[in-house]
Amino acid sequence: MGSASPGLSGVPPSRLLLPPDTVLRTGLEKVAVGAGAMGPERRDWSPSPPATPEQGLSTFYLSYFDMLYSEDSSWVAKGPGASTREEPPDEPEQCPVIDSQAPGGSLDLAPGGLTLEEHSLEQVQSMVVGEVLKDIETACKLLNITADPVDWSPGNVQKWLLWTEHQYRLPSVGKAFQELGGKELCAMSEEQFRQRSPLGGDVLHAHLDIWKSASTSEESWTDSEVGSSCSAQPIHLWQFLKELLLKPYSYGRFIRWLNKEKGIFKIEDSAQVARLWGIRKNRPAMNYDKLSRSIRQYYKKGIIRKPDISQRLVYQFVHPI
DNA sequence: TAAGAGGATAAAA
DNA sequence: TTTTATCCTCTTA
Repeated sequence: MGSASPGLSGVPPSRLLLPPDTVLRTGLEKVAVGAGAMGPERRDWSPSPPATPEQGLSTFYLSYFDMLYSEDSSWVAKGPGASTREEPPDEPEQCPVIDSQAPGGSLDLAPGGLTLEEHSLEQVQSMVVGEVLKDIETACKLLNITADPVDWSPGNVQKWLLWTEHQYRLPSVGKAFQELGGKELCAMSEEQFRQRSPLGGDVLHAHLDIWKSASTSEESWTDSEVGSSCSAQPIHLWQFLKELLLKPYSYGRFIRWLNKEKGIFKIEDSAQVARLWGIRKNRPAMNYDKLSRSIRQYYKKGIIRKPDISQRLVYQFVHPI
């Protein structure tokens, strides 16, 4: 990754949807510590709310990427020529977050860098999706509300508004939405949000979009998708893991690629992955101990192995793709 | 304490 | 027969 694509780098961080000190960023901070160049008082961001949940989220996540890249590219993939103030002489082959920092230029930087860029984007996107989902989950617990805004009572809506206003330093708009339940709220257009709250309505609408999208993906990682619908045909564990990895929007919080090209992945939530596997195989007693034993059976078969630099919950497909 | 490694054996397909 | 599930002991971080 020598440089971000024009399309992405062209978007200045000031156009990010969220201010830097958002709860979403708290998740990102876990992986992008030190990317704090944006001052906490920065308020000149101009929201670009996603138009649709589908299109919106990806745009939104890519904006995150842009922010991270713009503010501190040291944690994103760097080309061999990229210089930083401090470069550890012996960087491990596998970065805990993104394994694109391969040593000695094993990171293939094609002149165009497109493949790598897409690769990095995919990784960042996968990671951010997971973090966003985690943060929404945290907010749900904190506020004692469901992840799906449609289910919110007017009281839940008020809680969410208060929390969002607080988190994102928006002007207080609670009264403007006082009588609304989640269903009504979700049915409102961005314009209607603006009418009720000229100052922060559009931002609120964008946040609500994220929640709506997140809950949509959340539905898919419940038992319905993983379970019975696909249980007709037998499936191998390695196939199942790849299935999950292919859907970062749905399962990125449980399992994600560290380096897709090398087939290195990390199980972020071992209990959940085991639970999903148990659902798929109709084995309610499945746990990570058993699942990991099955994974280890793949060692001899040359299907999965531990990466060269072994890390907890990190495995590698011997034959990626 | 959770994860990892691997042996042994049973069960399922 | 192959694959996975289950249970186990021991080691490692």
